[in-house]
Amino acid sequence: MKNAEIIEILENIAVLLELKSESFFKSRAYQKAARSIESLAEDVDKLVAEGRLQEIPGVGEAISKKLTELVSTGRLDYYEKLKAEFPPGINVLMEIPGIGPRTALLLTKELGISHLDDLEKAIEDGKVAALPRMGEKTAHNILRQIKAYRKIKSEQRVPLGTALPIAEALMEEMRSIPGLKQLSLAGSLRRFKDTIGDIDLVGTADDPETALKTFTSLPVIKEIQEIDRTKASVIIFNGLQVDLRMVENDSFGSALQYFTGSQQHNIDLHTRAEQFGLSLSEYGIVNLPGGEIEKFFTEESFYKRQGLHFIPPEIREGQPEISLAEKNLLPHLIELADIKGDLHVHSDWSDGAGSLETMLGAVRERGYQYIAITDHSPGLGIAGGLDIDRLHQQAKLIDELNMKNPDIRILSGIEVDIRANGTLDVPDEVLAELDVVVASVHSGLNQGIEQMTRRILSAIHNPHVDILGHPTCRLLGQREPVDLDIEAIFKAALEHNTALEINAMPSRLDLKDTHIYKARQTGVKLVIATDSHHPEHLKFMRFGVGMARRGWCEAKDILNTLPADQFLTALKR
DNA sequence: GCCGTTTTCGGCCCGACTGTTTTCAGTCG
Repeated sequence: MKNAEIIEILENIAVLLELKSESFFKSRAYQKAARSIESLAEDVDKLVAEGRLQEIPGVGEAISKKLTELVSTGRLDYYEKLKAEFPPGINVLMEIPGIGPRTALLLTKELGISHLDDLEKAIEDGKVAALPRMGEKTAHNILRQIKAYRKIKSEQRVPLGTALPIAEALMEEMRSIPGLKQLSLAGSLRRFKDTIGDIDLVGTADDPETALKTFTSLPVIKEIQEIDRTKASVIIFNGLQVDLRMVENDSFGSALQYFTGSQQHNIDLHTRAEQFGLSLSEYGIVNLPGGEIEKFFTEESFYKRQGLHFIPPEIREGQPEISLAEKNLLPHLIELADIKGDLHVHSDWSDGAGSLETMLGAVRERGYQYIAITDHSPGLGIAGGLDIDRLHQQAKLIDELNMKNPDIRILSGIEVDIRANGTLDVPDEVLAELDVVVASVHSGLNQGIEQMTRRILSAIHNPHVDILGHPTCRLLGQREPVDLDIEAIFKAALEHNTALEINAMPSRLDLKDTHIYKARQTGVKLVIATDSHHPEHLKFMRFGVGMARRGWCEAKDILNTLPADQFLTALKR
């Protein structure tokens, strides 16, 4: 059984326990176990076989017994019985923001609702507003959230951060296919789009047909949708579709270019080529009207034949990349190796999983020169937000660690909460003592565009706020970005020398690519930061760098490519 | 349900916000 399936069941149990009004801590224990498994490098299957389940933090006697049953029999009696106590569909209701266990129970018990369609109708009929402690506004908000939820679900796209590691693991497995020569990611995943529809792969092999057959028999493949001599479409364990195309080895470059896209980039490329009498295809270039096909093993040579410098996949989106490649004026895009420090990192002082020392060790492994510890402010109670005393204690410890670790500069910081009225929940004089202040919105996300913009502007105006964290608060596949006048934010950020964050957490990727592009054009300062809550999260930096590349950023556009001293000078203070 | 060289039982759980209410329940992070 895959870890992902186990995590889902543990999460479902947590929800059902909430519905049951069981001890809050019991539900939380299941959630905790799920989180632990999520950041596990090994398969739970393996840990069961080796009797090492209780080595997982948050997995004790009871959960370990349940996991053993689940893994060895494929079902869990406790879970099945729990599910049977509630109307089916109630967990779907709870996926709507604003509907928690109480409301879900109320809706099912009073109105017999177990489906979003029923709920929508009941709201339109005024039945929901008439329930105790509900009302017009609540009903209207739920309706709005249902529509947003439907929109997100209908897109059926998978976040980059989920798809890329899966694709990489799959490619690793594919290395064992006999006779396989070249293999590369293609499509939107290679272009680092924030969400992707499927995984596209392009390869070459001595015997493509046999290679395709071997591919479709890999254990991760659940279903074969289509297979012929040159390509296979399959569904893998988690429902994602993977398309593998086999091409002639000599044509690998043009094929990779063709299947990487984007569609608009290819249209622009083909249109331009026609003007020179060239006809492009995945097989190569036909120099009209001779009819002879030229083949290209690398993308570089394919572009070069057209008089173009190499165009990185991340910016093949039908912007002016082709005309700039012609004049050799493309930006030298930022690379992961340019990053010198991470600026948004939580520790176990608030809701992070690692101590300051642990996080420091993880940062050292990445070769960074500095790290800013930015734990939550008191407003985020559940996240263990730091009050002023604790913040001072932490700053003292940071001083000590800096003395002991001259190779890495630890910056004292905070992720201060921007309250609904735009004020910050830490006084200015305390913020002034810190090296780095990240300000972010965490609540009241349903405010209208004017209120939300005003709220964020007032944080940007604050002389102590260096960075605006996850500016639009979107959660990929879960929550739409807040309503925001982004142009006004860029303008104010520029005027007040406040940097905007490119949050690299795979569930966020916020700012998004088009915003980054625009921000860079405006001259707004940017940083890339991981929002790490675990030492493992530091590696998410590459997703943020990918977004920055999609936004045409060079190293000089990103503040945390600077060495520590220069970085601090570039900040507001 | 988990965890612990202060505890094997009693901790873990907090504050902001919204919408419904004239004092608070439900939700969220």
